[in-house]
Amino acid sequence: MPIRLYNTLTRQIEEFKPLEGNTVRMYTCGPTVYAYAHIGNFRTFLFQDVLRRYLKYAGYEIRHVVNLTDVDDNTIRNSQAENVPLRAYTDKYIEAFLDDRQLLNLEEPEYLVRATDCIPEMVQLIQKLVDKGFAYLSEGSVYFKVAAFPAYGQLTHVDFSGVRTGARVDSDKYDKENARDFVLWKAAKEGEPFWETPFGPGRPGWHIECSAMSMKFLGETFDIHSGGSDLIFPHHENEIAQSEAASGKPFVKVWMHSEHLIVNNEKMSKSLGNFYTLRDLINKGYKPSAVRYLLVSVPHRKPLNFTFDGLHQAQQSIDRLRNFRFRLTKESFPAGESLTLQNRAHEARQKFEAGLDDNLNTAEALGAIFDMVRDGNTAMDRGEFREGDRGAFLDTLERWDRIFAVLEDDDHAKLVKFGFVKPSTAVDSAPVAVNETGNGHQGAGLIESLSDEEIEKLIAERKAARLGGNYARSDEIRTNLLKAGVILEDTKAGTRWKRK
RNA sequence: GGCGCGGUACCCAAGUGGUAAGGGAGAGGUCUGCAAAACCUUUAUACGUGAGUUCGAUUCUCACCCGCGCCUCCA
Repeated sequence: MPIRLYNTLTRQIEEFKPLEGNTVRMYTCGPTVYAYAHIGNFRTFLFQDVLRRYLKYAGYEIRHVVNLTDVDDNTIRNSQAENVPLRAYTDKYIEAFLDDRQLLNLEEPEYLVRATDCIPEMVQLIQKLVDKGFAYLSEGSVYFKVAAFPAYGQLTHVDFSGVRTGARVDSDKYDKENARDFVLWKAAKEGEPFWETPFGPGRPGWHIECSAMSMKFLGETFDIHSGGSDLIFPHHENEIAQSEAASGKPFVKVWMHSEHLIVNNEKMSKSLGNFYTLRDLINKGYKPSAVRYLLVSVPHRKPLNFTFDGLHQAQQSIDRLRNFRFRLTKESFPAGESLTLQNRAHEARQKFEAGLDDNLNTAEALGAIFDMVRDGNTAMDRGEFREGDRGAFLDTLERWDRIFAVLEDDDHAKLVKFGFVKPSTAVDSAPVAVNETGNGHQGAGLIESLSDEEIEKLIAERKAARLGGNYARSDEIRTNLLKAGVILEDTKAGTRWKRK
């Protein structure tokens, strides 16, 4: 089945096929790096990650550009407030963004580019627009002349031609000919960073960077452009206008937008202050994989209501999946194989692929994999599972996880890597970090932690104690480990441990 | 006002013109030195409200109610 995607431009689900060859060229509006990105932002980045992962899964080559807006009112204001050069200020948040991406298992795009590294391309593009009569200079700034581009409004599906102009917007603030006109290049202000250009010193407007950067790396026409639904207007509408006016060609084939994250019936946003960053959630004891799972579990065109209960549920769901994989790899089964069972695994694979084919319906893909998990478990419990059946189930699971990327139990390792957790050595003195979260769930307490080696050592000791009938010692070790945030499970395949 | 998204069990959430996936929670059970965990089973005469089309609608049409977003910076 071909992949079908909902296109905001046509308002229809369309069969996807790359414009040229086997390569998908896609562009993503990245963050403005003046603060930590919040998980609402990451919902969009995660949706894009699922998109690119599934396109790869389907056999396409990906050429993906993500921009970093490192010059705008906010970055300038904040860097000046801290008395730091703009570049140094934004470096900090770019680094944080990259860390968060790794924590959330976001694949690295082929091009991750700072806006300020593409100023010449922007200037060129603006010059072209001026030359072609789509832009005009005024008081040192350059504006796009919306009236010169009749197709304006095609993405928003609004006819702007009859809209009154100048009445509502304070048109005297700028010297624009028309209130709808938007700025391509802003004249330099006293004390602000600027670049020298043929139209005078200044800095780029918000929209031009995305046109210039996408065209630089992907060409004048490319396959997919995506972002949050709040970017449809004016940002993406303006991008289309600028790009198509300059090139005379269609800009983008498929526009994809994700709905917002909702908190207490409001959009999560920086301006409302109702946001959580990944750091916030990690510090409350939640695992990055749970955040990824939650944000990816609801198809991108539906609003997603963020709650701590939801995060907790996500964590439980991942555990169920990981538990199944543990059984699958560690338990021993009788020799032989069961074609019926293996067919179940193949069916599950087809079903999850069919779900993702359908405009990335992640919920359906999730359902398919859980069906398989239940059937697999049942077969194991009944003794019907055979050694030869492992492969089929593992294969489906592995394929599924190429998209979802939550099965690897590496949260702890990542938290250590990024400095959220300090390794500790003393078992009995390890503090019990109980973090109450908003919903009363007990946080994982990942403040300090034992190393894997130390845990394994204690488990070996406990095993010996149990074999010798010394249950007092065995239980003591179990209790101490639990206090240190490590849960032991005695399974048929031996003692298994995991971190809370 | 314009444009868009949504209203499915206690919570989250798929889906279909022919009678409701999946996850969490709850309940029951299996396993176990104990415990925990795990696993299994189970939980919607019902899909915002009212009409209409139909042999039949949660799924189509119309109206209405409610929540959210965009229309200004915003993923």
